Amino acid sequence: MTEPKPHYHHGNLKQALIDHALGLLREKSFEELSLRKLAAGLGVNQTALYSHFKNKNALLAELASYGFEGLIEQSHEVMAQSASAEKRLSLFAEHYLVFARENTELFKLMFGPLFSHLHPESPRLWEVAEESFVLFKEVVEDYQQSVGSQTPLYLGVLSVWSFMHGFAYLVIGDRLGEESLDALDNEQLLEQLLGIIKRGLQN
Amino acid sequence: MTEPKPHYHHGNLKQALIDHALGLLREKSFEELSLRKLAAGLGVNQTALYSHFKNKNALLAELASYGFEGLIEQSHEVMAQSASAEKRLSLFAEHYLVFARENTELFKLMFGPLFSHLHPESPRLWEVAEESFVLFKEVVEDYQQSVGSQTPLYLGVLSVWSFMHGFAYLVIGDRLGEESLDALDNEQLLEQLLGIIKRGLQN
DNA sequence: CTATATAGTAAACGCTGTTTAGATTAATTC
DNA sequence: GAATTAATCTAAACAGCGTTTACTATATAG
Repeated sequence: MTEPKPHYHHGNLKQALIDHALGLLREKSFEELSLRKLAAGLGVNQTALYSHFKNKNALLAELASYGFEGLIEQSHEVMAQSASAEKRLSLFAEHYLVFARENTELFKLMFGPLFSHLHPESPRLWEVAEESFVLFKEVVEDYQQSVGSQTPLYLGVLSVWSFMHGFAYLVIGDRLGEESLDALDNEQLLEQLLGIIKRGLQN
Repeated sequence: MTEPKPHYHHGNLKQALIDHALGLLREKSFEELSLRKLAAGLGVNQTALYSHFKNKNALLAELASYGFEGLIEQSHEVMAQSASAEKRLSLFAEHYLVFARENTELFKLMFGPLFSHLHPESPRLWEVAEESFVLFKEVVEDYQQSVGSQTPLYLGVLSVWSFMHGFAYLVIGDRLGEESLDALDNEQLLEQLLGIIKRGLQN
C-alpha cells in the first residue's frame, strides 16, 4: 500500500478517467460532464485525456460500454435465482427498472443520442449493446415458448422492449407523479403492467 | 408585399425567433441549436433574444409548448375520422408515431430533460403537456370502457403510454434495423404491437 | 413635447471541447 | 548499456457557446 508519488506519467490515467467519470455520472448528466473538471479532479492537465480518447464522445462511448456490461452481468445474476422462464422475465424486467433508477444518468447515456450513429466509431459499444439486446431477446423468447405463445417472436420482443424502455423513461423522468402515489411502488407497478403484456402474449 | 426596410426594431422578433428555431429543429437537435446562429440567421444581434426570453431554456420551453399544442390539435383531427373507441385508439397511436417521426428533434425536446424540472419556470409548458396527457388518458379509458376491460384505468393508461413512448423512441433512435426489415413498415408494426396490448387489456 | 418603457447593439466574461507544439518519461532496439 | 523511438503529459491558444453589463435607438404615453 505504498502511495506512489505523483509521477509525470500517471500510470493508469485511462482507467482513472473512466472511474472518475462514472462517479460523476451519479450526480450530473453526461452533457454536464466537463472534460476540464474531470481532468482537474485527477490533478492532471486538461488535454492529457486526448492521449487515451479521441474525443469526448469516445470517452462517453467507453462509459456506455461499461454500463451495458454491468447491466448484462447483473441481469444474469438476478435471473440465476429462478429456472422458470416466466419468473426470469419478471426478474429481468424488475432489474432493468432498478438499474435505470440506480444509474439514471448512465442509463440515459446508454440509450441516448450517442448510440444511434456510432456504429463504426466505437465497435465495442456496438458489440456490448447488441449482446444486451440478444439477452433481452432470449429472455422474452424463452417466456413465449414456455407459455406456448403463438405471437411471432419478433413481435413479443418488440412489445416487451418498447414497454419496458418506455416505462423506465417515465420513471426516471419523474412523469409518474400522481399515478404512482395512490397506488404502489414502482416495482409492484411494473409487475402489474408486465402482467398486461404477458396476457397479451398468451395464445 | 412591400418588403419593410430593416428597422432598428424588428417588430415581431419573438415569433420570428420561434419560427426560425422550429425550422432549425428539423435538422439539428436542440442541444446543437445555437442562439448566436439563430440570431445571425435573422440578421439580429446575439443578445436581442434576451429581450423576449429569459434564457435558452425559456425559448426551448416555448418550442416544446408549440410541439404539444400541435400534437394535441393533430390528434383531435386524426381521431375525428372515427367514433369507435377502438379505432380512435389505433388512430391516436398511429399519429403519435407519425408525429415523432416527422418532428423527431422537437419530439425529443418535448419529452427530454427539460420538462422534468421545469414546472415553475414555464407554467404554459406544464399546462399543455398536462393537457396532452389528459387527452391520452381519455382515449385509453374510452377504449377500456368500450371493450369492458376490467383492468384498472391507471394501469391501462400507463401500459399504453409506456409502450407507445418506448416504441417511438426505438423508432426514432434507429434501433429497429433488422427487426423491421424482414417484416413491415413501422405503422403496420405498431398496429400489430398495439394488438398485443389491447389483448392484454381485455377482461 | 417630454418622459419612460421597450427593443435593439456592442463589448466582454467565463465556460466549453479541441488543436498544436513542446517537454518528459517509458519502452524498444542496436 | 546507450541511443532511439514511442507513449504520455504540459502549456498555450483557438473557436465556439450562453450570458451579463452598459449603452443606444425607437416607440409609446402623459
